[in-house]
Amino acid sequence: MTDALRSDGAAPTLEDVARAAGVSRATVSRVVNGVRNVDPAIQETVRQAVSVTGYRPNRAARSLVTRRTDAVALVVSGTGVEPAAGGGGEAERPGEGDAAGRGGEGSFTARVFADPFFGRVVTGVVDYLRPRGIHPVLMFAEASWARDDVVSYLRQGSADGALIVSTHAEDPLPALVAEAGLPAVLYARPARPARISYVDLAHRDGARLAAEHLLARGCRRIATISGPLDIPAGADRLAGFQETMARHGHPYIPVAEGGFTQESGEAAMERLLAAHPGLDGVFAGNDLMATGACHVLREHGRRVPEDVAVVGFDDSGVAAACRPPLTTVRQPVEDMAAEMARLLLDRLAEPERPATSVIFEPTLVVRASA
Amino acid sequence: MTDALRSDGAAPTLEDVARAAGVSRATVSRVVNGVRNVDPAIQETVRQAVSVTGYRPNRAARSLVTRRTDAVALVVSGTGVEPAAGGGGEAERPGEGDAAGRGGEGSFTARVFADPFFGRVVTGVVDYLRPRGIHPVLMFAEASWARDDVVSYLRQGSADGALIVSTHAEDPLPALVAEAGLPAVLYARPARPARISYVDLAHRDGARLAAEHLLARGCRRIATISGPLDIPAGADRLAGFQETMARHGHPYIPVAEGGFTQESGEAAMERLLAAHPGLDGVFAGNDLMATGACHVLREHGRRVPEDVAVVGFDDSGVAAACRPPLTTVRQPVEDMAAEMARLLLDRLAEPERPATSVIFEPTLVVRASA
DNA sequence: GAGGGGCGGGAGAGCGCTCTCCATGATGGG
DNA sequence: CCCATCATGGAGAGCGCTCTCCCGCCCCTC
Repeated sequence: MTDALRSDGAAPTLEDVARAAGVSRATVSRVVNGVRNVDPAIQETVRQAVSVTGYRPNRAARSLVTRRTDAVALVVSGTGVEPAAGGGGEAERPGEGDAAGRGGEGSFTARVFADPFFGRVVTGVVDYLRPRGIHPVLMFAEASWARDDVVSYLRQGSADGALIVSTHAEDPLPALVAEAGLPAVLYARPARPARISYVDLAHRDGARLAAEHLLARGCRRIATISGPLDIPAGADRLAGFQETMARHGHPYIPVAEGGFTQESGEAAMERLLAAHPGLDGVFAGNDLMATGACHVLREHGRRVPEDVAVVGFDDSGVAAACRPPLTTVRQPVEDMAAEMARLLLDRLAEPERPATSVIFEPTLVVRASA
Repeated sequence: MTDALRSDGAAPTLEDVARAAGVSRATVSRVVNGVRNVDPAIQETVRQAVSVTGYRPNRAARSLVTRRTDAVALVVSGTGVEPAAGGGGEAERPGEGDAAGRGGEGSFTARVFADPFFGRVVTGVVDYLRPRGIHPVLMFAEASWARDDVVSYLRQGSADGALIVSTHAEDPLPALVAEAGLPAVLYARPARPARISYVDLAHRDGARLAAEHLLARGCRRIATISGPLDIPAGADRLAGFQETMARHGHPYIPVAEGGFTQESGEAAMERLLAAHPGLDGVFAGNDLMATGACHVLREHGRRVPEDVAVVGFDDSGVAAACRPPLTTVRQPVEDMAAEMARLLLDRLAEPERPATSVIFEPTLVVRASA
């Protein structure tokens, strides 16, 4: 009962079902899409015919007339994973030949997934979209040609809209998409205000939580490992931390800039320790760097949290998994990603709806490291 | 020059470009697709018209006639992430209401991405597909309804084929897809042979490498933390390990079954240590469990590798990141995923091509833990 | 019992593209 | 110089679906 009954091997079409049910194409379409009233008896006949023929509506044909694809692009733009060192970015090229692709070690995509953050975004998005019958198409936009791909893809009508995870402040994609009037929602506030919805985290508040916790714990010689300062999340967390520390009488805080990776956290911790061997508290801009910091501290004979307290940021999987489990500022990534998807779907349903933003509040998750 | 020149706001069509260039639709199509000879002068005129109008071919319309979407489904099927405990699986339901989605903590997708493995698969696939203009659509098939979704999606012609990461032996998806004659390639050998290509790793060889390394290092009281035994990768690695150990005079090896997660690795290590306090070597079925084992060993006062040597499997990101860095058996996931994509594209190009399989050889990566 | 409204089904016009077929003009060989 | 051959552009038929009309019928009301 799953096989097509057509003489040729082709997939059954509406026409075939209509013939089998003895009704018109329009009626079958109405039954399949559950639109308008159709006589229950006929409905039943049609459903029978559908299952007998094994009919599946052809998505391209449907999209052609409805102008809907029920697909959204899930775009990772800019990196936020690599050290800020590079600055310019835009390194990669199209990579056409057979030599390209393969061994992703250093590729943009590899770096993206090295951070548990993106997995969480995907999880949140997929979990929201799936029950609604929308499929995510994965795209990456780390360079100019890739951004053009994304815009083309959207303008071709291959997807109804885009969910863009854009971390770098100078990322041109949000502006490109906004100008083209394409439906999109960002993760993280765009550098320049644009007519585009976004979700974001109150990074400063999160950093405040970390600072207050460290202070309340009795730490007095506190340093911080910041994320890349060209990434708003990195800069904001640092600013929020400094602000709060200053308000509590610590106007100067040693800072080492990291790149949101564990290795960069290790390197930053080394630098901090060399310059300030007596520190007793560290706030890291994310959990990966906090983990690196813990490793280095332990290697230098410091116990965490007894000698040095460490607070991370994100509450990603590694936070609970590492030893000691990390006290960290939780960023509800899955919820934020789901909200991003919700905003996009709302926008798709009502194109005239004005752009909005939703800012999530971080919370402190106290574990063993501080 | 990016804006449409149509009076209405609609996107420019072939027709518009044809009119602008003073040629027929067919000619524009030929130029756009680079098919057949077209007078260079006319070609130029057409290109001008294309850029003036900002024309983008409508993908749905094109797909409708070519029967190609230039999209492939990237499917994660069954889990392989959760403990084997459950057995049956099939837990989740459709989750329709607004309550569903959200806070992915325990969702299938969340568990999938908790393992760095899937990020590597995505990386390999994307890096191969991207330069070829193919887009991956992310899908999950952890339950019956979700598998039907996948099959429907493919039969609707929404994607040209599927790349299926299927870990569980009893996963019905490979068979479903094979029966339906849908183009697909698997990651991991299907439980029942089917007319379907796949890539896999020589798990037993990898386990042999681990065993020999441990033995060569002088370990004599060796235990192993296996992956879930209902997952071929888990069972094969265990079998390969036991085989090699037996061949070297160790017919009995303590085994604790884990679930490929760090926590399960910790629990397994606790059990092993309780039963065999004197052990001096551990082979874990993957890096996550190896990491968990290291933590537990350290908590029990054992130094790694001085007191107990630990070998992992996979060489995922965590292997290099944890302390001590893990000696592990490398599974070239990115290469394997890329190969999977290559096989699918080959099959798409030549539908009659017989199913093939490619088995990759693991290698030992020696770091500090053993 | 007649008229009007509403409900339910059918016909058919596209959606934007590709591709086959045909027409036309140029080319070349006998 | 004529005709077969080739090269190149145009016309038009769909691909499978949705959706707007339109029409017929039933029921309700006066």
